[in-house]
Amino acid sequence: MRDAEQTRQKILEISADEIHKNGFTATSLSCILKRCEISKGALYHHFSNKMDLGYAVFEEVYAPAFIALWQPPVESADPIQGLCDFFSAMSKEMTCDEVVCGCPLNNLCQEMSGVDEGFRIRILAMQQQLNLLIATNLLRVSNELKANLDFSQVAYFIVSTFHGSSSLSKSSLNKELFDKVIKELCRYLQQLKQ
Amino acid sequence: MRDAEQTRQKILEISADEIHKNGFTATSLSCILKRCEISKGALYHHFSNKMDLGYAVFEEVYAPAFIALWQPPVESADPIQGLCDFFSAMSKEMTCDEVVCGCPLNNLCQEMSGVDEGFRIRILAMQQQLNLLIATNLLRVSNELKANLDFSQVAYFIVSTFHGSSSLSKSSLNKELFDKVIKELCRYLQQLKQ
DNA sequence: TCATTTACAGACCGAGCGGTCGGTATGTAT
DNA sequence: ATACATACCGACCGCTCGGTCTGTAAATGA
Repeated sequence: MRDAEQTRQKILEISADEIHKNGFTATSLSCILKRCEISKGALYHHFSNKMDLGYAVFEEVYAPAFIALWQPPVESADPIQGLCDFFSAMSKEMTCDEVVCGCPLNNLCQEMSGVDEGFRIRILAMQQQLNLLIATNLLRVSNELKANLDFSQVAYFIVSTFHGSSSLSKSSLNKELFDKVIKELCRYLQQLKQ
Repeated sequence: MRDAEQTRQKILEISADEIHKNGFTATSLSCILKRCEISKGALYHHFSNKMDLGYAVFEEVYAPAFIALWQPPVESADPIQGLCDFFSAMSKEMTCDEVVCGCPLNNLCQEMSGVDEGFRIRILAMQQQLNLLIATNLLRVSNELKANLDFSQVAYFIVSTFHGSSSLSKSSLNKELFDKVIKELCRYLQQLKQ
């Protein structure tokens, strides 16, 4: 018998890539099957339907990667500087394709939140987790920041801007606009310090 | 013979609504036909195919509405205050459904930019037009603003944040997060003044 | 008045989708 | 050796989609 777990992981990995590039609905099973070099029977042995596969991709690929991405900069000694460096590094190191493709979680949010409750609640949970992560770490260094800041509000603002900027790049097909927004976001962040 | 132009306008109007709510791909012609109470023949008499209909909706409904929405606040005597009032009014007056549904143009940007060049260039043109509109009007009152501001950069930042905030609302299904981001956006705008 | 064009109506088509199902090959426990 | 469970195969199904094609009735110009 072939390694079942390895097959499952391969399906998950390739599906994550396809869904990231094309969205959930536009990703066809036949396309996944081709890239995985497996049959439809194999896929339906591991997942009960397309939704089930989508949820698995979300929970086992997107969600962990999302946290692993944001946690280090936010939990660094100086979260403001950490976030600035984080965003600047993206501007510098990400390819144009990566910028245009955007955050898988945000893409799914736009596409699936209004269509499927299962996706919606999963996405919401991650957004709240990120907001809490940022807000608590701003609170941690609140003595270095301006007075009367609503940290949750600031956190939502930062993430909104970041995700909004990738939308901008999708139509222009280059990083330039993304870079501009990131620059201004860093200026905003630094200005939070008193 | 029935009024052909009226039929065309009805198709355009209902299609715009459906595409706004469901996206372009997920909107089926059969659904449009039902709501319009017309036949497939009627639709294909006025539009050569679905894409053609989509472009017409964009150019004749979305694009004019987009400009009509942003122009007044940006061209007001004080564009900073104009934008603040504009955003605040949205927070106050828009229904939850409207917030969650988001900007038709931004939705199409996310969905179609990577899939269809025709949509991409049309969306890009509108984004650039809006950016120019905001940037030139900030330049107009630059003597009241902080020094060394890159107005195009600031304009892209504002729009990014605004569009990003609606994405946030889609998963939470309420206006609260949208309101928070708008509040912080207004705080940012005011802070641009010297 | 009559031919022609315009403005529809709706039956029909092929492609592609997610999903099912009977079968097969490969492991393991008895 | 037998029995059974697991892992996988791929033909097939129902359905919906965008799109086409033929037919028809109302408007219009000569």
